[in-house]
Amino acid sequence: MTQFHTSRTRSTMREVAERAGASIKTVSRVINGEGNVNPELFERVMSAVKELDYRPNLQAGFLRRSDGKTQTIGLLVENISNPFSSALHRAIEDVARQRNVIVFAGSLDEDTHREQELTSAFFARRVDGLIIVPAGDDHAYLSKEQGAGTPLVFLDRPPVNLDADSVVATNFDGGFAATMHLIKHGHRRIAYIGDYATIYTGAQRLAGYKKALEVSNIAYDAAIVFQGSHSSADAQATLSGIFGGSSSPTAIFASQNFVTIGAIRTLHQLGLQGSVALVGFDEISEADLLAPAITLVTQNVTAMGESAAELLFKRLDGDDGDYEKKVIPTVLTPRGSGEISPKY
Amino acid sequence: MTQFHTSRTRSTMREVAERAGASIKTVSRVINGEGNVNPELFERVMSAVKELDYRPNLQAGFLRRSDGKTQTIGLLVENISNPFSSALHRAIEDVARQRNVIVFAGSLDEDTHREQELTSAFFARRVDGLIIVPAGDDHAYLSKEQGAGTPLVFLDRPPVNLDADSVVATNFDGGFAATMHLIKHGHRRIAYIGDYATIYTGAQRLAGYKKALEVSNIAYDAAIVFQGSHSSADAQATLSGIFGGSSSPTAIFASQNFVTIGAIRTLHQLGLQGSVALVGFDEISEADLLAPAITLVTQNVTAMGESAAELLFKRLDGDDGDYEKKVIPTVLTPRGSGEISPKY
DNA sequence: TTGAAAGCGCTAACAC
DNA sequence: GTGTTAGCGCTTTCAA
Repeated sequence: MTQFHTSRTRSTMREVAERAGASIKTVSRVINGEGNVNPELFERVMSAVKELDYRPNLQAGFLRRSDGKTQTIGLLVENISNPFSSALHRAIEDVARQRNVIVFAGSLDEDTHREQELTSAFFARRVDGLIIVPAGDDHAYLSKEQGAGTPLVFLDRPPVNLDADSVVATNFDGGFAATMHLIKHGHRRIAYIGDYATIYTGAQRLAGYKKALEVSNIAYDAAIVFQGSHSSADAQATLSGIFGGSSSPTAIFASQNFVTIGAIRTLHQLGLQGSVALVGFDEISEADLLAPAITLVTQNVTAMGESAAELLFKRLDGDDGDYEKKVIPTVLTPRGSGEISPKY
Repeated sequence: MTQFHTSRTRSTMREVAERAGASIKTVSRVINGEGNVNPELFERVMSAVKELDYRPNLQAGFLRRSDGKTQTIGLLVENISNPFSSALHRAIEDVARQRNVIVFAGSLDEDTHREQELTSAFFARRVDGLIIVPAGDDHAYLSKEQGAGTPLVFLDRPPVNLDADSVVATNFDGGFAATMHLIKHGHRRIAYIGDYATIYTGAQRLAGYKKALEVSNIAYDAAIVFQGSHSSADAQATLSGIFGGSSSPTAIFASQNFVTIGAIRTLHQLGLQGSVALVGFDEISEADLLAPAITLVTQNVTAMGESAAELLFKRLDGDDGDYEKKVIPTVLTPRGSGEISPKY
């Protein structure tokens, strides 16, 4: 015996009204706490609600309600199971919760087509606003929805061909700091490994890397710059062959969490973790437990998520000032792997 | 200048109909791909849709549609940013995506009250079904909603005072296997550390631990059984004082991911990682990189999420067979930390 | 303080 | 093929 044999229909406001001997409008007043209802009537309505297990249909109300709010927002991230994405999600949920707003979330997997599909699915359900870590590199298609009154906040990566609010980290500065840190420890041959070249954050971090070489009078060598690794396995495959030669790198700057893990695995496998320096980007939960512990540049992910949500709700509250671009600083934490000096 | 200055109203099906010189019903036919529309009229409607940037309002359609489906499901987990929860989320999203269903997600933080709040918020938005990793220990309050036709799937933990579909792992077996593994390596003084005692999975794992002691003729000693650690910091605080005495444990069974990390930290801090054995529960992403590498009992989280989603959609497709309880096996992977023999 | 009527944007039922 | 009408469950407007 399952629930489906006992399937009943859900009760409506009209049924509550009939049972309570009141008008539907009076029930609406009670449900929405509008006041100005005779205490006795109020009680009759409440009893009917209990007896019928009445649950208001928010969707129906939204159709007629003047503010047109569904108390729902959408969140699009790279991959909901990536720790970076899920930390953003949690921070946003916590802000939304305070306003009785619930969150739709979806993964884009760096797929432009998927981005358009999912934004469309969210708009069809009339989300009040959207926070997006975009996969695509052209957001002009969102301008009509934006014009129709749905606020958009771009998170981690800025919009392209569209004006909108955004929250980003200091990716360039972080890449610069990571590379300078290695240079200060004596390295002049530093490999770079990163995600797909098309991703904004990676490009910024790489630019920071280049700038650090430049100000230190070290020639940029494309032979030790590797882009296109999206998983730790990718990174491992890429890095495992680059050591051993006379001009192998003495240090690595790994520009993203999974890539950093791949770099760690490679060094451990080759027994080089004590001789090749490594600075990673993004949080890694057990960075302090490894030997050596991993020196990382990290973002304040919670602050990023919170800022994005607050920006969105400010718009929903009616703020129509200029678009804002919030920049959240990154921090380098030395732990060991980044302080290894080159062995010649 | 922001989007809010240009705020326009959204166009409706009626407006599209007027512009195309067709009836609203014809537009509906075109939008929903019902066919039986004159090609020329079809084209006129499509043009009008483009020109007005018309986007159908799914919520409005749902109100009248006979199947009453919102193409939306809800997911409640312990904490959306916990890797276990977010892996479940991703597996569920992937199944839902194939059916054009999108997912609301929320964190319960082991809070019974929050569970009721969030289920209520989801039902108010008329989710088609709900997958829940419950925080509470009484789910009778869900029976009316279940009776009204919203399928419920309990994930990771079974329902209490309610009949419903569920998907759980072999927690008892996993706890038994972990403990037997340590016993086989010569340990007779094995500490247990786990999450809140009220959590079903932890209780099952602890029962497996007890059973392993029992079949091995080892007396249960409550002095080395610790429940109530919800974070790695909690676990560290609990464990840091238990070593050094003449009867200190020679091994630890850590019954959850954060707790395992706390145990690792403690052993490293005390320099005991090479002499005290450790078996953990749940996946830890860099378990293989630590020294020693960590022996873990893991669940197939993706299979758990997929099974739950498939069970839910089977119900939504009309299956009204008996409630199912799917059980997903756990696996112990020896990596080093669990194979340390006791030093006397 | 209460209620009747209209209508949100759409689909269902039934014409033609 | 195409259109008309009613109505999903609720809020709004306006009258009493």
